[in-house]
Amino acid sequence: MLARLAACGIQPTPQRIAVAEYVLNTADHPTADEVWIKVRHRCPTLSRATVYNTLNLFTEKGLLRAHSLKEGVAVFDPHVAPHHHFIDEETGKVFDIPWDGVKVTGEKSLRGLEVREYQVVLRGRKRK
Amino acid sequence: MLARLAACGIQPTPQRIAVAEYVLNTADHPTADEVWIKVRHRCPTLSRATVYNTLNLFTEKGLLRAHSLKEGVAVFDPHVAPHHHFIDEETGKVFDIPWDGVKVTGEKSLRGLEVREYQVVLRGRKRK
DNA sequence: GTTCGTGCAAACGGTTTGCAACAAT
DNA sequence: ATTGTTGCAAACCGTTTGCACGAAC
Repeated sequence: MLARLAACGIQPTPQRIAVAEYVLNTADHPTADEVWIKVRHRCPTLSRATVYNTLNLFTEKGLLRAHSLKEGVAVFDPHVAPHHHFIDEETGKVFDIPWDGVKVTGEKSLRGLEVREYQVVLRGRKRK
Repeated sequence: MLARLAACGIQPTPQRIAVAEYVLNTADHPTADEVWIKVRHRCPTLSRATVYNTLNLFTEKGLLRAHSLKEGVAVFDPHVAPHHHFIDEETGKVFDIPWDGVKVTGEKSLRGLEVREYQVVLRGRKRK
């Protein structure tokens, strides 16, 4: 973990390490506040501002991606390779769909548009 | 326009008519504030609160759909039938992609997920 | 005169920022 | 000493809400 931060030119402070240990290893798609709540246990001095700063730093450095999948909040995802998302409409939870889980065709034929990236956003119900 | 509002059980006030005439006939995907700025010219007494109330009302009644395609703001789209979206990364502008513009396959084979709707969100550059 | 819609301003929730204290080099 | 990071609080921005006024039935 220290090595990963160092590789991105991120100075490893205790707060950043604590945030990294949670957010780089979760499939929860947490919001910034959820990160704060989760990590505060292990690092009681952690402030909200530092969480936001850290998440933005990680995003700039390519360790995370921020997605606007819910109204009004950003969710963070350590899964930075291309993939799709499923949102459970009952719980609001976000799930990753592997790139090969669905197939998109025809995006290269869109006239006048240079598509750099795309993703499918699916909504529905997750069966228990 | 009056007929459309009436058909949805919406009492046609001057403010609502002014908002409707713009937002139900645009391909701009405006934010609430952009609606306010655009419509204020024709209806100077229009307040921000009424714009938000009206857009939410129209959305409840199915005249509009709200999308979270940009960080932190909702954009409104009178195109309520299923379609996809392209976001110009330079300008932030949102463009509709017709449903048949790209094809998605395999979404019915996702185990454990009842997909109710989906859309492709594409990002890139629009050629001039 | 009750109901509904409006405008204003205040409140709200997520996020950013200014700043003083502090740690590390 | 300089540089960079933190915590706190205040500011900020998009949005919602409380409330009193006003229009329509």
